[in-house]
Amino acid sequence: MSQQLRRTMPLLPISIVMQLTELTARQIRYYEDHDLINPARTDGNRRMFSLIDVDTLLEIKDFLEQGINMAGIKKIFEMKNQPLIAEKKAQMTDKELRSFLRVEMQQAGRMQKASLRQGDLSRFYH
DNA sequence: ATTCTCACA
DNA sequence: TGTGAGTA
Repeated sequence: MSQQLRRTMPLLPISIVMQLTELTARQIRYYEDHDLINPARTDGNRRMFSLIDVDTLLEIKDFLEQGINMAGIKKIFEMKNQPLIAEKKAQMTDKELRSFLRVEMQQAGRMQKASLRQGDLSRFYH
């Protein structure tokens, strides 16, 4: 069985995830409503979380503790699934890629301090 | 015993 | 986000 499959396999009930993340059930469900996580549903409509879900929740918790609001977190996850970046990287030469990655990290660092707090990432994804 | 949805003295 | 109600 592949590792990817293991990580996406729905195994944990919300009670366990609560202890693992120290988030309330209310919060966990709230983040699901906002499409930050996608727990599988089982038998009687109960949520089953994968290791990736737990990972994501821990990231969310981290951002939250750093003062980033839901709007900002949403945008962070949105750009995370932006195929544009992947395509762009594929076309770039190694040299260009290194340069791009360096700038990307610098901006990410700055944004986390200011822009993100206001939920403003507009200048990052144009 | 647990989790779910819905709603707000 | 908390929390209680009424279920499944």
